[in-house]
Amino acid sequence: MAPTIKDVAEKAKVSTATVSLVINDSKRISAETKKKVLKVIKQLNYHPSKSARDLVSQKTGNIGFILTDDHFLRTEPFYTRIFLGTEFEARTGNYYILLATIPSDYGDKNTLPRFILQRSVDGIIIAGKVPNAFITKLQEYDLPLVFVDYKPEMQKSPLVLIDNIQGGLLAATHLINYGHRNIAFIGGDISHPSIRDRLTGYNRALDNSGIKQNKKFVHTSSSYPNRQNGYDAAKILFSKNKNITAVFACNDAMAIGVMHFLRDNGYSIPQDVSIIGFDDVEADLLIDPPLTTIRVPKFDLGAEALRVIKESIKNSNTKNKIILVPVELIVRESTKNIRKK
Amino acid sequence: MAPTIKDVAEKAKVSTATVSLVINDSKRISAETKKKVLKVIKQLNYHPSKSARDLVSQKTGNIGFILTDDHFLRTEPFYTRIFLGTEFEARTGNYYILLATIPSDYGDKNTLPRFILQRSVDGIIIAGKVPNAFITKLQEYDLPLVFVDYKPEMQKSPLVLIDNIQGGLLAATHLINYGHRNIAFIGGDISHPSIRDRLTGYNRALDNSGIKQNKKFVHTSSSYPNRQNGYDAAKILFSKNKNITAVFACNDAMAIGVMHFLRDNGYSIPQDVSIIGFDDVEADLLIDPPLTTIRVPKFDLGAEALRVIKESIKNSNTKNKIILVPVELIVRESTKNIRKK
DNA sequence: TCATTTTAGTTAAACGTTTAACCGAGATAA
DNA sequence: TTATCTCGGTTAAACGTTTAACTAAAATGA
Repeated sequence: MAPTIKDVAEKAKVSTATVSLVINDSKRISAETKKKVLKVIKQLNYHPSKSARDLVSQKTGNIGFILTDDHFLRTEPFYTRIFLGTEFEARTGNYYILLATIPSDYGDKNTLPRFILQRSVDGIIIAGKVPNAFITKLQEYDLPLVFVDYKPEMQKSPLVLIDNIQGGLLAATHLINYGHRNIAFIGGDISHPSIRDRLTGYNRALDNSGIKQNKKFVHTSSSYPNRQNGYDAAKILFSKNKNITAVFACNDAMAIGVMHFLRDNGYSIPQDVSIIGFDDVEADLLIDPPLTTIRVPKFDLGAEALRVIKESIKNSNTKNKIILVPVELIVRESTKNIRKK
Repeated sequence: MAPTIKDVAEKAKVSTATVSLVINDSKRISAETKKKVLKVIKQLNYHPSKSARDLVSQKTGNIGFILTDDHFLRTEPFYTRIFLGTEFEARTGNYYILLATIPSDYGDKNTLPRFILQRSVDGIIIAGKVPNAFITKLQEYDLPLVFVDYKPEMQKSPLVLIDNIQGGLLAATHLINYGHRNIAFIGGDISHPSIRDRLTGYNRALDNSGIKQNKKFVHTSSSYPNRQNGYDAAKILFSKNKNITAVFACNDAMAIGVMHFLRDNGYSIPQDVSIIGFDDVEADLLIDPPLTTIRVPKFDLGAEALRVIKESIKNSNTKNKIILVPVELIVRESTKNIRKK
């Protein structure tokens, strides 16, 4: 069996309290005793048991990470990247991450993740959209919470969000800087906050440059922003408008769909039409031409969330902190400068 | 504060021992008392504290997952997929997964992951190659171990491995079935067991079909099996052999490199040369033509590892279990049937 | 009928820490 | 000189469970 604090105490001829005080670096211990105890600790290769510590300290050293099961299983590894970012950050800290998924149709009859009921986490990171019923039930246990990439309606908790407005601004400004004026926006469900924000950024960029907003250039729909719907959206948009020279798609999947449509219809990219996406997924580099996009640092989102929850655990007065994680313009080959030299 | 077993006991007018026995479904309790206690438990929404349980039971309900930091940070998410597979499987079980990375140059001066020293895991999954120094140090704590995608030299532990021989056989057989006879093998470091096994499978397929093995068709080198080295290998191979009609690359990265070389040199795929890879990475679907390959179920590897370690914890006599996880042939468009109809 | 076994529960120790309360000895202050 | 404070430690309770050992009552057996 592994040595306990008692073994150390006996061998060092002090009380277990003294050993504990040494471990926890109390000033109540003389340099001499401290040295002696430390020596025995090293000799025995003693390490305090986490279970015992957890019990008496009423802390756990664990952080829960919760997302819906379909977010976890999505082929595009958006939320799992966030999770890995949290894990990454946790490696060097003093917390372990416990993962749980909840059904995306979580209702009143559903139970909470085990680690909440059993009190084995000190705080919780919630990634992506989760059902309100879940949040409501969660509130009874007043655990520190932080939401990543989702802004719940009611709950007052720290938020770690992508700076979508800035991203939209960056994307549209890039196109404008390249001399484009007839710039289309292709988005999915406009009621989704991140898509709405990206559109806001787009509009703001046009305003900044004195370009008039043109409703006909903006296509949104309630459908899911995937490749197919990007394709379809482009079909509609280009059948009605012949003068579009650039497209800002609300994510890379749609951008790739747009690209396919244009390719299928004899446009060449970026010669005839420039395209910029949003996300920075692996596929961007593998298509031809590689897609210019706005990089969303998923890994960083997860890492940042951990930092925030750790702070929340320390000082509980960080309730309404909002962290906007900056995005980055990645210029590749799907956008072309059409200014005359 | 959350209710404790004491609260339940008082309210139900029994001892805490009785409550505990009820929770743990002992037969020593009458149906009547059991019902009464259960009712109070529900009323108070009582759930036993994991910390307390862990301490007294000398179990932790946690499994450690260890890999080297560079495996964790690799762009190609091979090992992180395995990790996510383990997490996936763990969601429905009674274990939590604690992640730790070790330096890939782990030496004697390095320390072991915190969860080992603090005894907060009941068993450990080790993914990918890890330094021997690490394994040696690990052995002092006799924790149940299982290795995934790596066969350590000494350590006797259960293994969860990819069935590489079967995969090589599958790949080469597919090409043979498509009428190819001059089939090249492009691999990286042949001393790496998985690459060696894939080559073995390839050879076995040739033997099975009575095709003579041709050394000139096999190219291996000690370099890392990435895209660039695939490109270079193809250059060498095709400059010396004009009659190759199909290539089996030891992984998809190399296969894509091969494809690029052939493209750059006027070959068209699969008309002139068929190509098959190994892994099934996301990129396969995005290149043109989509790559035929052998799918390695990374997720399943991780899930299987968890099952094995759980069993190892129960019965410690599973030391030399070896699980070969089957792979799957995924036919896409980079291979062509050249048999005459 | 009385000894024995079974049943259904209780008591109390144990798991390995932390920490409030205590204590004796030496230093300081009045 | 004596009261008070500081220093460096110890004692013992507490955290919330599980479980071995115990017990009283009921059932069984001869």
